[in-house]
Amino acid sequence: MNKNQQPACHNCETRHLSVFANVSSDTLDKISESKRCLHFKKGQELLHEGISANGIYCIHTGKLKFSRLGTEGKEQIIRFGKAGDIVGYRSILSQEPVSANIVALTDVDACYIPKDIILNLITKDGDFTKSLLTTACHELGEAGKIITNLAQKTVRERLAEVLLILESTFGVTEEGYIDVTLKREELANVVGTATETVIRFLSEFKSDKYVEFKGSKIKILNRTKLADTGSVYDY
Amino acid sequence: MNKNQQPACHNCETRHLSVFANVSSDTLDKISESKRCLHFKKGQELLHEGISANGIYCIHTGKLKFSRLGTEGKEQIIRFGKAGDIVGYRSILSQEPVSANIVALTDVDACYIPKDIILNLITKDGDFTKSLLTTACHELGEAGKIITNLAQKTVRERLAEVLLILESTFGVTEEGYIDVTLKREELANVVGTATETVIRFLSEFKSDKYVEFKGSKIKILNRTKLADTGSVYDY
DNA sequence: CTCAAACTATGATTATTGTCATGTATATAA
DNA sequence: TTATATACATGACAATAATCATAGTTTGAG
Repeated sequence: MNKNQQPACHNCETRHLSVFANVSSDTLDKISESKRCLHFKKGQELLHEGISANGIYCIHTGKLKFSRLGTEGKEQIIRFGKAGDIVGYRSILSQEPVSANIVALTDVDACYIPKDIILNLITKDGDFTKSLLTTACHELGEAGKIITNLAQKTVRERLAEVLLILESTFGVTEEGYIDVTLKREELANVVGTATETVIRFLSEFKSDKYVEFKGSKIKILNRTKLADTGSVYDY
Repeated sequence: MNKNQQPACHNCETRHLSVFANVSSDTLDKISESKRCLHFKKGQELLHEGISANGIYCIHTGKLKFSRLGTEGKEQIIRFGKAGDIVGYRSILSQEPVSANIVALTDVDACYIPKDIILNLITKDGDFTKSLLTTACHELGEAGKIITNLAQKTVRERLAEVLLILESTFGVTEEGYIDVTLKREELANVVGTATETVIRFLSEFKSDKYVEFKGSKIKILNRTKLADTGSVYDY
């Protein structure tokens, strides 16, 4: 434990999955000293669209959604977050307001690291900065994929693909269900369609034995067929 | 002129619009020495989806489109580029293949800067790296906007918005026409729709006196109405 | 445990957009 | 200039998904 009575970053297992994997021991000390460990309950908001961020969150455990408000206030889910991800860095680095609402999908443990520590790190630690750049550039590539899919695929295709993406992002439970629980409405807000439409296609996929449900948990039974349905070629 | 008989970066006007605006004189020398000035004719490809980039292009003059191939090989235009932009950095920094086809929409003058110079700059020049990060993070924010619009707006709305975006990105000619020439098909590939649908809505906008055409040049006559049509509130 | 609220499901209808067909205009090369 | 390809335009029709209506089901607060 460091002086502010919080677990030290040195011992953080999750760190090795994050952009902080290779920062020097000295730097780690500095972060450890100034960070604050926080807990968010399911449904709580870490950051809100339009505000200006004063630090970043390093996610220790839990799952997040990133969403924007579109026309008529409708939620659009842009992407997801999980352990090892950092949140809020985009706003700090582009010197723009936060561009998404970031909400806990489960209980979340996260460390808050003040802006100036991060900006300082960037000017001093080339490896860290490169790691950040890698992250941002990777996400940019993913965004391009999403744009292409939204523009060109049908709702049915997109839904099939989203199920596969969710499974590969969050993995499965012991029983084989996708390890994240989204409401039909949220699924619709990822795919960019109406809730009823999601329900209809899910029912269809169920009849076809591509998936099965247990409450709001979804299990994929036939990845190949689903990939086919979603015109997913790089699966 | 430096030893390889090319204009020196020091004197480059465009540089001040770019991520190289504030690099040190020393660094500028290094770049000047290793860069190569290239010319691309309209329609030529600077980078191709899937290859691995060995350097970046710094655009001196001209206009570009960034596109990806979607389902059934259909082009999806992701974004545009112009003087001052750098191209290919995403691939180098995420250590992934190039994720878009980058094609000249006009004749383009660009400087090619080898990968190792850039990577070296990143480890040494904090300001440069920060500038790169700012660029990437800004683009990420823009991508989020595009995703939300594609998912939630109708084709009609998206077309109206794209016209406004094109005008603000590329400006207008002396006669007031949007200073970039895209085929109807390309407009469709930005909006994510069929060519015929673009033609139909453009005709409608013309009847409504929101726009007028001259060949394939488009002039916006009523920005307010068009913004309204596109549900664009932050115009 | 019970009830209300929230979520899931399904049918009927309508709106939007895609596809196919066909014709015209414009640009380009021989 | 003429031929030929390419781009633009419009109508008819089909497919897809949104909206509205209604009902069943699950969940969680008290």
